[in-house]
Amino acid sequence: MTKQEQIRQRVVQLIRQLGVGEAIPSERRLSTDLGVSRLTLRAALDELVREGYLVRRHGSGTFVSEPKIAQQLTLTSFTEDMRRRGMVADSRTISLENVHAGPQVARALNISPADRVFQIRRLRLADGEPMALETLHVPVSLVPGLTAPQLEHASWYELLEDRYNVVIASGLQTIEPTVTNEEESELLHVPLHSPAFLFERTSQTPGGRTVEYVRSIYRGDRYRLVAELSQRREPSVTPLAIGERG
Amino acid sequence: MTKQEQIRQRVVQLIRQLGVGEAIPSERRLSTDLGVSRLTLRAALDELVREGYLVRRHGSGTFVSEPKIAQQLTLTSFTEDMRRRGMVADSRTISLENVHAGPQVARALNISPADRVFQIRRLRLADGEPMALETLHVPVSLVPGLTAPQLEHASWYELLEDRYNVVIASGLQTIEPTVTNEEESELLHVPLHSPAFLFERTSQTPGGRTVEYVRSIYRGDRYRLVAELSQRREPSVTPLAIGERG
DNA sequence: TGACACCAATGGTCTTGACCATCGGCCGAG
DNA sequence: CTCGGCCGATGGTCAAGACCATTGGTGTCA
Repeated sequence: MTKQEQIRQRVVQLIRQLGVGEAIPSERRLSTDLGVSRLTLRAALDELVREGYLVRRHGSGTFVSEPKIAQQLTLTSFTEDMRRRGMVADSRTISLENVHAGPQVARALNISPADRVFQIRRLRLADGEPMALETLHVPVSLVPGLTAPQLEHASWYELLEDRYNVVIASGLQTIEPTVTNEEESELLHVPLHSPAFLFERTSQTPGGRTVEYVRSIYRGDRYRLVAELSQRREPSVTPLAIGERG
Repeated sequence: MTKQEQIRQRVVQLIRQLGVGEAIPSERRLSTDLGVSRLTLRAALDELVREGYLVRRHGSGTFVSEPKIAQQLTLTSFTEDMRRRGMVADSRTISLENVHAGPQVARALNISPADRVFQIRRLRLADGEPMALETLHVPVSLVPGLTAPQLEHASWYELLEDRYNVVIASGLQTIEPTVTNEEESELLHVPLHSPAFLFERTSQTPGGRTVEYVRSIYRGDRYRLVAELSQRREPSVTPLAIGERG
């Protein structure tokens, strides 16, 4: 058994003795206490962080996280997702309108149907090729003065955080199969009624306020999800990400 | 951008110039060529290995792997999945045949096309309603004497483990959108060309032998995937679960 | 009393250097 | 010619140390 595995077990035992949210000793402290280098200690912690047992907070400490009962999946933003593949992510804003929320969007955003929202339609491109069509709804009150050019080359989430001081804390995304309609087919350059993924996502602030409601159509011929089953005996957690057709 | 991220991109570019199965330069060579320490180089490679771009072979080298690109997600069996929702899972075996593997199945199972496999088609029911159509391929040599009645009321994986002493250690599943054909539509009680999920899964023993190749069509109108995003700034990790239409 | 600046502690990253474990080819013995 | 052992190259692991970036408290100054 490698030292890293031994350390992992020691730390897991430590975690079990602590409650959710409690901090484990600092890395420097732990590494000396357990008699290993900080590097080895960090390698063990890295694994536990990836599996969701621990959460790191820069400048603060490392904390025991919520037990993530079943499964896990990593979602990255479209921009980051593409960048990691060495592809150039880009987006073209098709429209930006200030409209009434209406019943469906109001329910998703948990606001009044009469409230105003920006409805933004964007085409997401990878290496210049259309990959997804995204319709974003966000309350006007949260991002007053939002304009199309701001969206062009900055990440939407960076824009939210830097300019409007809005931080996303959690979200829920559903994925279902669908087929493209006329408009979607044309924008995505696929035949009518092509299989596609429909992603719907809402995101919340730490205070629980819903910031956005996003509806995305992803080309089924270029995008697929890959699930890796790892049969770990323990609380069976697993990493995850979104992939593209090979 | 951190050095590790820069290195990662450099290596990704390198990978693109190589074919599947080709070796990348050794770690020591790469680290000096790229002007970083071996540890930093390894950290970048580690990530690419985790994501499936590269395969390491101790004493031999590091090789470009099949482009299974990216990500992972944890899955439960249909039976367990339904049980978690408080629904009654059942299955109807439509056919069980002893056939030659053929090229596609042989490749998935990593056996010879002439080898014999059981091809089992099952309709998966939840509370009596058809939810998915599953086509299962498993080498006859692994489960000699398998009969249809055995499949009716026991979990397939329990049967494997208890009766045939075959344990599943890992697996890979891809998910893509599709539409139903005539046969699928009829069996699933949905209109022709209805949106559906196509799941393809292979499962391996701890020894690396592929046990099964499963191709499943899930009704898109009754099944959806739910991904719960829990915050996390950069590495943007996310818990996930599999759900059904609310 | 309040706001601001500072600073210690923490996690994040990276380097240099070392030794172990495994693989596969080379070369010598038979 | 064949077999077997040796050895170089590779990946696997670990140490000790250094510096950066962020956080959060503390102390000072207005």
